[in-house]
Amino acid sequence: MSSETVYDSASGGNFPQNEERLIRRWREMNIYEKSLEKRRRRNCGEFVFYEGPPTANGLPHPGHCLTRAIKDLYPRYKTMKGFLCERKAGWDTHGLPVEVEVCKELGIHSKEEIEAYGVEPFIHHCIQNVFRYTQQWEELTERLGFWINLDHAYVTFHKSFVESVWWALKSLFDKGLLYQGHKIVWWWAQGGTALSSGEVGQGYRRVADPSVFIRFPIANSANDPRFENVDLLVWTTTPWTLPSNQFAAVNPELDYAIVSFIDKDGDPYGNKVIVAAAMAEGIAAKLKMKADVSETFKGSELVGLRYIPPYDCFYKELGNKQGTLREGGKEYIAWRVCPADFVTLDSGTGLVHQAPAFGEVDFDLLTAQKARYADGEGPELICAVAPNGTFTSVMPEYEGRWVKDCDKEIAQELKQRKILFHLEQYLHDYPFCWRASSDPLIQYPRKSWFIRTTQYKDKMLANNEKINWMPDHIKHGRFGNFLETNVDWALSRERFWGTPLPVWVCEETGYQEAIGSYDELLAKPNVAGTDVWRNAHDRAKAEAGSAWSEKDEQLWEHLKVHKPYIDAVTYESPKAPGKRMRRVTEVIDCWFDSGSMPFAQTGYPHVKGSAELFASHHPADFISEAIDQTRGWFYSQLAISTLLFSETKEYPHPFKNCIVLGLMLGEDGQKMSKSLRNYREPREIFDKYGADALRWYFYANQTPWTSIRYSESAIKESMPEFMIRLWNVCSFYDVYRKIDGFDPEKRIDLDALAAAGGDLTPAVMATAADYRPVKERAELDRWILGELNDTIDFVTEKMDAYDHFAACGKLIAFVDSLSNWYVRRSRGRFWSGEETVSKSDAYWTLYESLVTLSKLIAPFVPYLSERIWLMLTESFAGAASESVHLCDYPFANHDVIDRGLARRMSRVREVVSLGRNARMGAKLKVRQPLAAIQIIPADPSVKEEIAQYVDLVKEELNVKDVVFLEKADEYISYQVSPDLKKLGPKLGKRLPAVRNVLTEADGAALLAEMKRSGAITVDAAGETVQLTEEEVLIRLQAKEGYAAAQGDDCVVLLSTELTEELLREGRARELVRLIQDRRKEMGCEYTDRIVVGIETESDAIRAALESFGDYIKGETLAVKIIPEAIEGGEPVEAKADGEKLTIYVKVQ
RNA sequence: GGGCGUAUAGCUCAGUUUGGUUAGAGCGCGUCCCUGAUAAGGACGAGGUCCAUGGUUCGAGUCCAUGUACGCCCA
Repeated sequence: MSSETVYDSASGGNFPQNEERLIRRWREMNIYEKSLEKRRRRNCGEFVFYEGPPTANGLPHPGHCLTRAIKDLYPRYKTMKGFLCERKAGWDTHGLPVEVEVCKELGIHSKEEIEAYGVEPFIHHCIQNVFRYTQQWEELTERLGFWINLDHAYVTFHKSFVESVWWALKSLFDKGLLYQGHKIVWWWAQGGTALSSGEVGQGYRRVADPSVFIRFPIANSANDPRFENVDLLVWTTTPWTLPSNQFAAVNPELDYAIVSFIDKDGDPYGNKVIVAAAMAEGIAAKLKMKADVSETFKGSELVGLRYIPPYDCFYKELGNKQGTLREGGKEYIAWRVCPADFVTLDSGTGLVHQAPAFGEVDFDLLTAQKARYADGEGPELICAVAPNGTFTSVMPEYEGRWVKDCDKEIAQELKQRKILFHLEQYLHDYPFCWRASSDPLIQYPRKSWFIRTTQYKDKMLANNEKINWMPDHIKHGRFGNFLETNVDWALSRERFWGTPLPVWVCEETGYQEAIGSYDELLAKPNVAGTDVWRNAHDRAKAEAGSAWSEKDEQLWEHLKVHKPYIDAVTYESPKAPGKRMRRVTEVIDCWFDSGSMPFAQTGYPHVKGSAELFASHHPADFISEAIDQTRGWFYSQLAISTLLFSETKEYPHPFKNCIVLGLMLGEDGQKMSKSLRNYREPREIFDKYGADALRWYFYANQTPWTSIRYSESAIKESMPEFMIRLWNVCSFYDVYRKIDGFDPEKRIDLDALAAAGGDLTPAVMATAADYRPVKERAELDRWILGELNDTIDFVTEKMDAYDHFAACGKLIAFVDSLSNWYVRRSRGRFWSGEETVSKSDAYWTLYESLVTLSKLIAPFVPYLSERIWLMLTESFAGAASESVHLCDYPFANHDVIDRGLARRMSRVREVVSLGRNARMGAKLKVRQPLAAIQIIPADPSVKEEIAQYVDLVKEELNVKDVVFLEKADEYISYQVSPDLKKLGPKLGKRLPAVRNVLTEADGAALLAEMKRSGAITVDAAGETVQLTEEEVLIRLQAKEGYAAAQGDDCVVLLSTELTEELLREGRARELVRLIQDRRKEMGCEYTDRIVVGIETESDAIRAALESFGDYIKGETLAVKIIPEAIEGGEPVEAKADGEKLTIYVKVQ
């Protein structure tokens, strides 16, 4: 492919097409790999990046483009800054979402159905499913320009990855950090499976449940006469949980009362009860009774009271059991009042029935209580319900019946036993199974494996403290808070497609062992069951016949460590001769997979060489994901790393810098969703505007943590001010250097270029004979090169601080300066026919600006920058680097930065802007020349600075003269005001008074005083205050009635009188424009010479032609202009300055 | 219910050096200008009680408190 077709300036700015070409070029020339190789050769330091593996079970959408764009930016930048940044892709392949997708395909739902279908074929479907989407992701990744090594991606289901995870789990197990316990889950009893929170969220419906108020008679009132014949009053909407009651909870901070409810006959309604004081009236209202409060006290006084639960199925055996407390003494294990913060006054009675088997907070309370006792002496979980949702034999009268069906009868029974205080219907939202909508879910305890993260809470917090979070509120906000409230990680999942939990249990003794790798497993005594995998493998191979490939072989290798094959592998128990060790059935939470990625991506520690890789690639310098990963990948990484490596590694690990991205919303501001169709496919954007446009929009339009509302028009709109404007400058350069034969390749010493590694630095350019030192060039050249170097500094500083948004703002400003000031002001020099020093200076200045800029923007817009680079270096016959991405990031040359010049130029631009403003006010278009402008400076230095640029101002504003007015009281007034920042600390409370005096005083008089005595004396609130020149600000105000405009530094005043001469010139300019329009319409080449005929009745036009004929000819490349029709020229009617004429233009 | 975040022009968003005088940009709108680099570009204008209330301060978009609305995460 020739470089001609690569940048193809002739085809205009078709960005997408260009990008497709460059993708092919990069691929064919292996540019990404070369960019790494170059740094390896130089022994560069490493910049470590971790790719958070996307879940490959869905198609990528624009939100993924955002993360991938950010992830690409910094590695590219750091690579150009001279770091080696390997980027290993990864895929998160395990988990419920994959199973759900496969179930959809197979038309099955429950765990039973999967088992009936067969775990083995099911797993094979899962693997297929994962591969199918990976391809779409790879296409998107490449198209976006995300450079990452996809060929050697880590994959969470691969054997080496799984074995790393096993190693981690075994380490935790051996440290006693992996344990088995109970977890309360939302349980679909009919289907026999737990549901994920996402699934539960889908199934909420508003239903009416019985709401019962129950009496718990106090059992140990003898200790306190106040509680004699008093009942606790508790409330629940799940009567079926009452047999499994273990505690009653109160809030120790709230006020409680002993209340006697009095019916309408004046009789007490049973025993007095204890309720939260604030609830008494409400309860009385329900009963249509009166509440008679006899005593109130804090909830803390209730703590420890024992009561008789409504059912004695457990109480009869355990009611009098006591356990030894850790802090000494004994306490009854259950059926007593416990303190709990979660008790509120929102509903109920302020006393909460606790059935730890059926509620997460209840369970936490049990756990907390248990912790108070010596090991084995505390309360154990009690549960009267079987996993299928029916009562067990401990409740003979209800045994075998679905618990929810028993609610009514339980209420009846309690009523007969006079324990039921009140019954009503309660409307609330309750979850049902999303695939069997008539089945209510229940909370239910399941055996589960946990990681004891709570033991490392302080270390996780210390680790977190060292991480650079962006935005920084994440550290102590969302993430820090989450760590503060850390609970043990519920690791296990009763599912099929995931990393199998590597714990083997003795079938006889229950003795457990964790296994760290497949080989370790095989080395166990008397291993059996590996034939299950072997046979399946052989069968598959035989079926495939000649279609069997190396890839199939690898895949089967990975399958060894998965269900169902791994489940079949058993070995002899070391604790019971002849008995087997069998794996537990669970797989693990796939967040543990992705969180293990820092070491598992290289197969640490089993794979050869992984130890070295891990040592040099841990921690990461940089990661980035969206904020939804706070409790996901950010946490799982931090937790795993802290638990495994705290003893050996310094904080922070496993990452140092993390940009937390905002969520991307759909076009309607809602969460992006396939079903709502509220976003466009990334593909469409790539085809229409290109990947650079999308990337630039992400980088430059908002801080990265702002949630972005996806908007096609916003992407489109972000293009002109940067990409298109820059491209226009490039085509300007390209057009004219072709006309003028500006050929850097013939001027630069190509050997020097080659010696610089093809990197076209200013030093290399300086080898050209006509490349003059910047100091010798014109102001404008020095100015733009100063801006360029200032931009390099600024962008580098910001990028080093991970602030690409600020960097982009500076780049936009530079491109604006380059296009709208440098090129515009320099056009004359490029157009000039002669070869002058000024002209070659202009070319070199523009060339250097564009070359440097292409490198500067390369990490942001890799395609556009490459295209510009290739355009600028196409003729270098291989001496220049074949890609801008192989160049080093530019370094600023501080000698070129001239702050004074920058300030002067910005003042001049301000004056010009004011001049245009004044013209607008006077309705005098710029094409009409004016005699003069007057500039009234606020400060003598302003005059000095602008005076150097009068020619520029004249040309820009189309005026014949620039005059500075010193004394201009006629046109303007002065306003003197205090410099608040300086005077605030000095004057304090007197400031407003001083300010008022200054505002009301005559500004001109104050100025005169200042000039005379060097200070102003002000009487404020009876005190005299002296103000120096530095402590006040002077503002000019143009008076009414003049064509004037005021800025910070000066006022610009227009001479509006028009002489005949000026009018004539104005008309001539009008004619130039008309002729230029014709040239453009006719499609003339830039160099075509033309002949022009102008027919008109107007004397004014004729006069203009007469006086300014040469000028017009020069501007329009006209060989001659005649006052009549031109043969072969098309007549075009036009109007100039209101005068009619007919124009003929013909190419000579 | 808890935690976190956000609230600035019609829309999308900035707001710097830890509070300072006239709060910015892009788009849109209006009035124009310029155009042989242009998927163009430029100027000017209208449009803001910086969510509300209270506090600190000589001075608050900015700091503090409370509230409201929205979003996210969790329960």
